[in-house]
Order: sequence, then structure tokens, then C-alpha cells
Amino acid sequence: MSVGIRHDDLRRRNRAMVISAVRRASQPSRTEIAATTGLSHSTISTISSDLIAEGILAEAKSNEPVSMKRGRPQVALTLEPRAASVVAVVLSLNSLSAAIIDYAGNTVVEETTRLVTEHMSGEALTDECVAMIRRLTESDDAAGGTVLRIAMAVQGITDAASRKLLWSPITRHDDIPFADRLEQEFGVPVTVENDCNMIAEALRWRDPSRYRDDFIAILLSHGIGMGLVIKGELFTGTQSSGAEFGHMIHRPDGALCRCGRRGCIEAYAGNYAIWRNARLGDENAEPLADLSDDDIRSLADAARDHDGPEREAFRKAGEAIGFGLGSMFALFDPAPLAFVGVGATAFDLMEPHVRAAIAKTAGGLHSKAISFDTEPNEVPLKREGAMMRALLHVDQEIFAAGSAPRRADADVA
Amino acid sequence: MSVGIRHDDLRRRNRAMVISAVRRASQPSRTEIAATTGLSHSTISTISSDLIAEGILAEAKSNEPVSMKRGRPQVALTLEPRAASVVAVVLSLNSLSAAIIDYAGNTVVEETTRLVTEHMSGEALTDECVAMIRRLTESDDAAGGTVLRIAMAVQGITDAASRKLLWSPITRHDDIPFADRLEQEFGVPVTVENDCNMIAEALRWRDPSRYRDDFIAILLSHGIGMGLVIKGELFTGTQSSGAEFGHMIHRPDGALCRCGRRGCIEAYAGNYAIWRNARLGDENAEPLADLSDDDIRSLADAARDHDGPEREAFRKAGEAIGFGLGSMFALFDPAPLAFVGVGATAFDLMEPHVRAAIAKTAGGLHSKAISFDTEPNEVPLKREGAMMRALLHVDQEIFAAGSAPRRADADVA
DNA sequence: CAGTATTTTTTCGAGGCTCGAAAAAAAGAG
DNA sequence: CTCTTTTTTTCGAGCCTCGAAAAAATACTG
Repeated sequence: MSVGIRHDDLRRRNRAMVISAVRRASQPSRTEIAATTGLSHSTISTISSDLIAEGILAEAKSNEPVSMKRGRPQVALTLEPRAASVVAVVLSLNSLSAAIIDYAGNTVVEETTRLVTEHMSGEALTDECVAMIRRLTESDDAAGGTVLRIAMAVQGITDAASRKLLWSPITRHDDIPFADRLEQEFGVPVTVENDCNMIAEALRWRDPSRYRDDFIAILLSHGIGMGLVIKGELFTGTQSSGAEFGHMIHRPDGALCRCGRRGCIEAYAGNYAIWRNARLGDENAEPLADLSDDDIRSLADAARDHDGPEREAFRKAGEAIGFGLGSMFALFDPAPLAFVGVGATAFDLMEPHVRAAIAKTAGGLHSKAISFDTEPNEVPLKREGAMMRALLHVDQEIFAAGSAPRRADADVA
Repeated sequence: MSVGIRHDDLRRRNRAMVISAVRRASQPSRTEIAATTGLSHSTISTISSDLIAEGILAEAKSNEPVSMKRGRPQVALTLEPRAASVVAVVLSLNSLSAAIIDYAGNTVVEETTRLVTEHMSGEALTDECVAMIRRLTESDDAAGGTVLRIAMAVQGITDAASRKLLWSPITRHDDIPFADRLEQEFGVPVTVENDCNMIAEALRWRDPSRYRDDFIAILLSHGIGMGLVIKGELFTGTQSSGAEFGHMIHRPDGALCRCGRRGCIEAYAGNYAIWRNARLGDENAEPLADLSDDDIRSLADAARDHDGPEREAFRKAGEAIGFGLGSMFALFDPAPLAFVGVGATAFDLMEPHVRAAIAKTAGGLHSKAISFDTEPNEVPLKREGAMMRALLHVDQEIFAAGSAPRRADADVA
């Protein structure tokens, strides 16, 4: 049962609200914050002056947009960049990247490397992460606030506690405890989360008007991933990161999936599946290990150019996605969709079939009204999502709790 | 954005916690409540004496279980039955029932009627509900607390705000605004919710050790319904009651479903589908309108007796359910299951096929560990669920807020 | 049977938090 | 230079929860 509310929780929650209001709005004044939170002006005044004294917020002195209004001008509040920093790590098939980000969300340093993840053990992968983070934190550019949190976005299934990678297509090894090792190395809390969930988180911040309480991000790539936001919350499994759209069953005992099972949506709509259908015409052929983005683009060009197996392969992919979405919509009603990744460049070939399939399902009543959007480049989204996760945690768990000031140089102000 | 916490919210929430602790535990003492809520003894003491003064709680004087312990004996707190009452209405195919329930959860009066819902308009159905509730509230037995809330459990899809029945198999009419009409008639808040969601709510109270944070109730009846609890919350759609397991797609463009579409799980596992497969062997035959429970039982007997079309029909049903569950488990991991309704009496015929299908899906790793339970009689569950919904609302929204005492005779104590 | 030990419940003052009202601050308008 | 308007801060009042101590109610002990 959830625990009672103590008196000091109250302050903590209201501090959290103020911080979150500042992060969300561009540069709100105290008055605006009072309006959005519903708290009184006096409370907001007290809390924000505390936060400024602690070096978490700052008054934006710089630009004068010349209010042109009578009365005392509003003072815009901002996040103090030096209040803290976080590290966002993105680990994907054959690629690792990391960045240090300041408290205001600006990237301070970053690095990206190619590595052959398929042939690496869990330990080797962790070592690479440790080494890269260490290079970044020790680089000269990494001045500013102390690192208070590290967030990883990885391809694959993570556990519900965000501590380890349970299974991933990028390596043959299971149960890689990234969080434990990284916490040990760097002495700050670490989370490991599924990359598609991070994509969803990022979309929320990129375009809050479109992606707010309910939406679906689908990653069309070698495999098929999904990040799901329902009722304003990231939807995860009870034990794992969940939302494995790609492994919902499209056709019982159907095409051979990379996961070894049969009939998964991914076995029709993953890059390898589209290539297999177009080039081999054999649903049971062993999935290819890797496939370049160009391979997919040329399949798409061929499909656009003339009728043939390529076009049919994209049709099957669209159909699988559409029926899968229809099944999901039976559970929680239709929601706006974002298709992310290379596959999004070929989405024009799939869209009519996606819609046609949805129309045959319970969600079909509104099939035409469902909004589709595409974003070919998933890499920045993954990083932004991991960054936001880390920053929000600092906001809510560390700074909202108060106590000591965190800024490296709190006495400057 | 969610609103800040004011000072009086604090009291309201903590009052809510105390009430909920009393409703949950059998007869907790103040000390136990302090332990479960984490609040201090003094706070619990203040709040509970307030609640007693307001006639919401009472000290259980009666039975002495002879604590056999040294020290001042604990005083058990109970819900004061006369603090309020609620009405629970259950509307199903050709059947309407309602009951008045006191604040402690005891049924005061009840009534059940058969009616031919299929041929009734929305207005006629509402009229029947109004008439039955009026009979109950005006009956002599209905002494006790004032009715503070009415909760309906209906077969079909309701809207997310729990105000109307959007679509139902029990009538050909759509969009029936039960809540508006009943509120107008009786002057108390009314909710209309999907019956399977109420079944899930009821299971939580019947067996909290088994069904708590994550579980699935599946109603095997003429159609297939589901009530889903994830992370301690009833899972509903964003616009509708959602969780329409029966209309997830099992086989694209497959068997003809009662809903007019093709390949839904229900079109393989609903009573009509099992009967159709067993007796007609034609998946495209128009679904029968009604089918008695005995029809299903005799199909099950035949299937147990010898191999043949009956056994095959149950196999197909089990397979459809299993693949459907597998797809769901890809989204949120496996959870304990309760199979409710007539179909549960034939579940022995389906279980191996359900498990075999799950084993072929992403949830399959733990397929043997997933617990199945059956409960043939869904009717009391629906009523209990509606009752609990109504009572919890009174707890949380009305009594937690405080202000005036609600008891009919608050000065008796 | 009286006194002691033990456990539960209540009482009471202290400390925090938010709120409303009023004051102070900071501009533009005339 | 004064008035008006709007934002922000200050200050006392009113709640709420907490810890400690007191009160209450029972079993144990000799």
C-alpha cells in the first residue's frame, strides 16, 4: 500500500513542481509558475528563492524582450547550467556513443565509436562504456557541474528496475549488469533502459503538442521496437522494459523470426524480413545478421519503380504492422504514431497497407484519423531521451529533496 | 501538468489512507494503521477520532478475540455500515440485477430480473434500471445510510469517463448515456463501467495475495472479455473501457466474428465460435445470437468423451487465447490469469493448447510458471466489483474530503 | 491482591508549510 | 514628477504532522 504523506514530502513535491515547470516552459516567471502549478505567489516566491540560493535555478538577466507592458517586468527563471551534469550513453548494434550534458540540457562533450558488438562479451561492452565515459569526464571541456547521473539507452530488453540488459540483438550474451558496474566505477546512480522507450521520451520533449499523453513510437530498423506512452506515462513491462511490439504474433506458426520463434511482426516487417521476402521469397530462410541502410533504400527504390517482389515485401510489412497496431488498439484505443528509423524512409510504401489492415480491426473505426509521422534518424532521439531521463531524475529525486547545494561554485552568485 | 499540493490536500490524502487501511485490513487497530501507512501514532489518532466523530468509522466493541497479550488491548476499527450506502447494478445479456450495499459492504436489498435486452432501446433499458433502483431504495428494508453513489457493470464498451455505453452485444443500440439519466433521476454520481473490469476489481478484493498488482481476468462466455490490472491499476483505454482482448487479431482475415470483422480471438474462442467449429465446421457461418450454458457443457462433455470436431473446436479456442496472451505478454510480461464464466468449466480442454501457444511466443520462457485459475460463476464477481468501485469512490472522494458528517443519525453515537 | 511490566492510545507543545493581505519594487503613462 | 499597473517579497495566521510524555488498560508476579 502506498505510504502516507508526511509534512516534509509536501515541500519536496512542490519544489519538484517548480523545477519541472521551469524545465518545461521556456523561461517562465514566478507568476507563470504560480498559475500553472496552482500554488500561491508567496509559496512560489519562497521556493524559487531557495532554489536560486542553492544554485539550481537562476534569473535570466540577459535578453530583454522589452515587455512593452506596464508594471514591474517579469523575471524569467532558467535552469542553472552548472547546477549539475549528466551522462547519456547510447549503445546500439556496432555503435557506442556518449555525451556529457549540463543541467540546462546543452551538450558539453560527446564521442561516438564503431565497435563490433556482436563479437563482444558483456564485460567487454561494459569496459568500452566505462572507458568512453571516463575519457569524457576527464576531458578539459567537461567543466561545469558534477555528474549526478548516467542514463543508458540500449537496444534490447532491459529489466524493469533499469539495472541490466536482459537480452539484446547486439550480442549473444545475456544479463549484462551495466548499471551495477557503472555505479561502482563512477559512484553515481545509473539506469539502463530500452532505446525505443527513450525515443518516446524524446518525442515528448521535441513536440509536446503532438506527443503528450498517448502516443506510440515505432522503430523500423533491423528489428522492430516500440516506445509507448499511455496516459502520460511510459508503458513498460512488469518485469522487463516490455512493449515488444515486434514480437507480438502476426501469424501463428508463420515466418521465422530472428528471435527463433515464428510469426512475430518483426519476421514480416524488420529490415531482414523485408529483404528476405524481396530477394529470397522464403519466409523460413535464416535471418541475415546485418543489412545496411542502403540495402533498404534500394529495395524501396525498386518497389517504387515497378511492381514485383520488393513491393510485395513492403506490403507484407505494412500489413503486419497494421494488424499488430489493430490488436494493440483493441487494448487501449488508437493513438498518434511516429515511425522512426531507416524504415521510415520507406514508409510511403507501407502506409496504405498499414491503414488497410487497421481498418479490418477493432481500431478500424478511426483508421483514417490516426496520425502517422516519420523521422528517419533515430540516433539523436535516443540520446535526447536518455538525457531527459537523467535530467528529470536529478530534478525530481535529487534537487527536489533539497538539503545541500550541488553547484561546483555555489558562492559565485 | 499536475497541480501543486496544498496544505489541506495533505489531510485529505491521509484521511483517505486511513479509510483505505480500514477497508483493506479486516479490523485494524490504530497501531496497525500507523504501521501500514507510515504515519505517526499521533496523526492516526487524530484522524481516526475525527472519522469516528463523523460517523464514518466505528470502534468494534463486540467480539473479544482475547488478545492474550500483555498491555492495553488494541481497539479494532471498522467501517460504520450506516455511514452511507451505494447501489451496484449489473446489466448483462437478458438480465438486470441491482443491490443496495451498506458502507461496510453488506448487501441490504437486491433484485434480479430477466429481460429481453436484444429487443430493447437504450431508453427502455435505462427505464428498467431506474425502475429497479427506485423499487430498491423505496423498499422498507433499505434503511441505513443515504445512497451516495451508483455503479453499473455492463457488458460492452463504455467510454473512458464511465458515463455511457458506447457499444454492447446486448442491444443493437449505441451510445446509451446511462450515467446522465441516472444522475438526473437519483441526484448522486453514477458510473458505468465494463463488466470485465469489475470482475478484475472484485478478484483483487477476494484474493489479494494472488491478484494484486498485475493480473488478468478473462471472461469466457458468448464473447470474450478481459479485465486487466497492471502495476496496481485497472488498465483501460484512453477513450473507452478498452482491454478488448476478444478483438485482438488471431488470424488476419480469418474466422467471422460477431463484431463483423474477421480473425478476432473471439471468433475462435467465444461460445458461438466453439459451437460453430464443433457443429458446423464452418468458420464463416453467421454467429448464433444466443447459446445456453448447457450447450457449451454438452460440447465439453463430448470433447472429453472422444476425439472429434468438439475436441478440435476447443483446441482452436485454446490456441487463439494462447497466442493472444502471448502477444499481450510481449507488451507487459506474463501475469497470473483468472478464467471466469461458463467457458471456465471447459477450461481443462483448452489449457494445454493455451500453454502450447504461449510457449511459441515471447512470453513463452515462463509459460509453465504462469498461474491459471478458474471461476465459473461471473455474476457475483461483477456485482462485487461494481460495489467496490462505488464504495472506494465514497471513501476517496467524499469521506476523505471531510466537511460534514454523512450518517443518517450521526448523533446516536 | 497489590504492584509491576507492557502495550496502546491520547495529549501537548514544537516546528514546518502554505496562504492571504499588505507592502515593496519596478517599470510605463501622462 | 506623480500616478497606475504589474510583479515579487514580507509577515502573521492557521493547519498539519511529529516526537515525547502522559494516560489508559490489560497481563504477569510473587
